[in-house]
Amino acid sequence: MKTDGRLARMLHVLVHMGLLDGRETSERIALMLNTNPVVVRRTLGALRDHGIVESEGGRGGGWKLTRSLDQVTVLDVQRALTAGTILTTPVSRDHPSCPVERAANSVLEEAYAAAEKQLIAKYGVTTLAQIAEHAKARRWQRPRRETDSGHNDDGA
Amino acid sequence: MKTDGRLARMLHVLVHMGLLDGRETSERIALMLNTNPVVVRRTLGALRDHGIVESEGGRGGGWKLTRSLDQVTVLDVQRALTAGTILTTPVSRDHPSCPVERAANSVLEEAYAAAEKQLIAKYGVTTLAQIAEHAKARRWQRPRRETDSGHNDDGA
DNA sequence: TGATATCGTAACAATGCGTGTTACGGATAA
DNA sequence: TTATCCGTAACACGCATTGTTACGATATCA
Ligand code: FES
Ligand code: FES
Repeated sequence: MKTDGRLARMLHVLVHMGLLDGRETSERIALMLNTNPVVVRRTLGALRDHGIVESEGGRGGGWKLTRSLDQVTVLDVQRALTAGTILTTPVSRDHPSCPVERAANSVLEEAYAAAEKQLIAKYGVTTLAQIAEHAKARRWQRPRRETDSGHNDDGA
Repeated sequence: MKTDGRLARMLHVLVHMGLLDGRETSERIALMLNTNPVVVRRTLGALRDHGIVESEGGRGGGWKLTRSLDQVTVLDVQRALTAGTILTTPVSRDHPSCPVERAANSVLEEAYAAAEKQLIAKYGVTTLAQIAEHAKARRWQRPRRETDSGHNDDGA
């Protein structure tokens, strides 16, 4: 499967909006994400349904954060994007009545449950504000030498 | 993407072979996995390349374990199936020069590194023999009431 | 009112990767 | 020589995300 990049993209967009503290249109966001406005609406739509952002139609409309960056965790975004588990346990269902298959599956399920617990723990204590700080710190540590220099760097 | 069921399938097959302690043909294994002999050869071929099983062609040939079940860990099988990381971190590569994207990605990378560490730890200490024991224990705890009763249950 | 800017959504193609299938060649034992 | 088996190439399929086009609804501005 193509890798699911929605979480990373949304973190990027949300921190971007939080730092610039302004309304952004789907079109501008699409340019910064090298994608299509429809994809942006689709994905940000899920966040809107969970109260993380709000959208306004019509001229001058766009997307805006409903809370400050320190009020949103990575876990909040993850939960808004997909219900249920984050990782999909790679079990087999070839022979459901076989005790061996079940034993193998249960080993995998336990391992993945532990792994997902780790993910949730990290996601839960990481706020978007921390990501923003991290980004700013890096900015000073490693100034870009290319034409771009951070936000809206390529103007696109 | 379709879930990757190779690890679970291989664990099932290997434990099956270990318990019955015999040579199995791709055809028989394919039947027990509800799949195709070619898929079996493909996947078991990876394990052969890593010394977990061996194959013999010609009449009377088939697949056989090269070590006993307590000499193979789940991690061994995983490593034989795929090189590199087990989990794929869902990073974005839309704007590689943007510090915010990098910061978001690095959060995800750390979280996934921790999660994968959990997986590897569990995989590394779990042998196929343990899965076999688990299966046998379950067998006694919950005897099947249907026509099948364990290995080769539906004869298919 | 009319023109313009935005979101909302449906519909469908593209993509990636494990899986399923068919086909054929090589090897080994009866 | 025949019956099995593995090895491999080649190609179609399933499925979830992504990308694209099209059209409708809504809000602002001149
Ligand atoms: S934060 Fe604006 S483009 Fe990365
Ligand atoms: S162990 Fe033989 S079919 Fe499950």
